[in-house]
Amino acid sequence: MLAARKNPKRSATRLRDPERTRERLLQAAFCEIYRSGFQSAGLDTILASAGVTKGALYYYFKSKQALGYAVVEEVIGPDNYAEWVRPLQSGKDPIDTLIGIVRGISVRPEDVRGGCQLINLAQEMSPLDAGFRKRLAIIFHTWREAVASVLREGQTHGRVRRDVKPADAAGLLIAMVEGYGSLAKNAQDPKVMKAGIRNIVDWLKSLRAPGNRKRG
Amino acid sequence: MLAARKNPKRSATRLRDPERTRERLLQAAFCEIYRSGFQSAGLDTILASAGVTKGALYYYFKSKQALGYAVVEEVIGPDNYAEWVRPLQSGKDPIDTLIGIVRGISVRPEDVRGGCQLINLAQEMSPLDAGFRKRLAIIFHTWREAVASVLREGQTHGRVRRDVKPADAAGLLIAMVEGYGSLAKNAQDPKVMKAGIRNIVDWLKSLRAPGNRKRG
DNA sequence: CTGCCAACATACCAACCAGTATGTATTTTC
DNA sequence: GAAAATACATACTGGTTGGTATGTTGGCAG
Repeated sequence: MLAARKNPKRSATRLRDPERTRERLLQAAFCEIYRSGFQSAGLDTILASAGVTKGALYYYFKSKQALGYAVVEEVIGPDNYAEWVRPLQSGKDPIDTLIGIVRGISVRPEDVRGGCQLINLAQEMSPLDAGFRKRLAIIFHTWREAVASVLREGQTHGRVRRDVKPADAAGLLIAMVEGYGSLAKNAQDPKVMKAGIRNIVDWLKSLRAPGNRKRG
Repeated sequence: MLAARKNPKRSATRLRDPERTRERLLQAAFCEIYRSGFQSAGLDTILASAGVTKGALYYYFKSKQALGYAVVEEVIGPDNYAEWVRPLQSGKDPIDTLIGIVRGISVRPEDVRGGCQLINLAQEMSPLDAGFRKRLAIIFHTWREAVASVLREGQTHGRVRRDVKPADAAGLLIAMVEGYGSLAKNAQDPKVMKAGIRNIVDWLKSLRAPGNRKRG
């Protein structure tokens, strides 16, 4: 009976719920960091937003830094994976998929104003904290590799131009996305992001192998 | 005698020198902000680095915010102007000039690690402080307009492809530069910036009008 | 029923930080 | 050369911050 006594039927009226408390902390920290950056995000504000107290925070995380690391690994990483990596595994035409993802980037004013959380943290913490830097670098690497590999595969299927260097193109795509994100964040104007998306999409189209053109 | 009594012959042994003190404060603030961001830059650290005391700081600036604004207007703005706008006024082939500027971007490890001060501040302060945002937006606008106008002029001289939209191309160029800057800052690796520069240069070359190709 | 431990809550602290009040030495003005 | 204004230096403060030490409560094992 090795599986016995697992998941001990969570009572609905449970007053303390460890998993939820931790999750709430992560989400609240994510939001506060998104708002004002990691260094300027106050613990008290995070705690108020999460609806818990310092005791809970320091029960689950040994420091503010550890909380930040967890946000990177458990929130920002998975978010980026869901938005960029998973869709690329659909097996469809890589350029079509990439265009779809880029067109799907949010242009809602509040998202444009906030920018991309990944680049926000990378910008702020990379030179200051090696732990942040490495964890964020892993996300960038995963992202880049996912794009590069799908482009490589696209080349073998004759869908992507042969003279395109997958790793370079992937890096350029990410640089464009993040660069426009920053410009739009400063401009606080969805139009800037929309124009950026159009330009990126046009560039993506230019990667198609001849004879594999689509309309639109 | 309307011009009398101007520039009252500064004595060489002057103990107090208002202009220098202010300048030192600006430079020290610039460096500290470059290091740790505006919010996390401590006044005491700035003062120690400038070699003056709080009295001097609050004599010239009414608040830390005002000091930050001055750094944007009097240091970051002119820096960007000198690096991007002035070279474009040489009257030479615009693409050549742009390639020269991009190739001239520093790839020294310490510069790569620190990133671009303009984007650093824009990322950090745009959503938080309208005063910063507007001042930085002006710099971005000047930058973009300078590139766009030189591309437009290049089109009339047959040096730039007619199907290029100057404003869009200028925005894309800036997004690429800043995007790669951020990626390299996170990677802390000059190779990333060097690869970025190559890709940007390749893209710039693709803007040349047919029949106006150069080698290299 | 009881002890025990996980899961928090509360109260507190030392460090830091922007800003100020005040003092003072140097120039400039008359 | 005295008064006034400039150009700072020093000492201090009130508020905030990350972190800790300790208290409390719910739930489960025995």
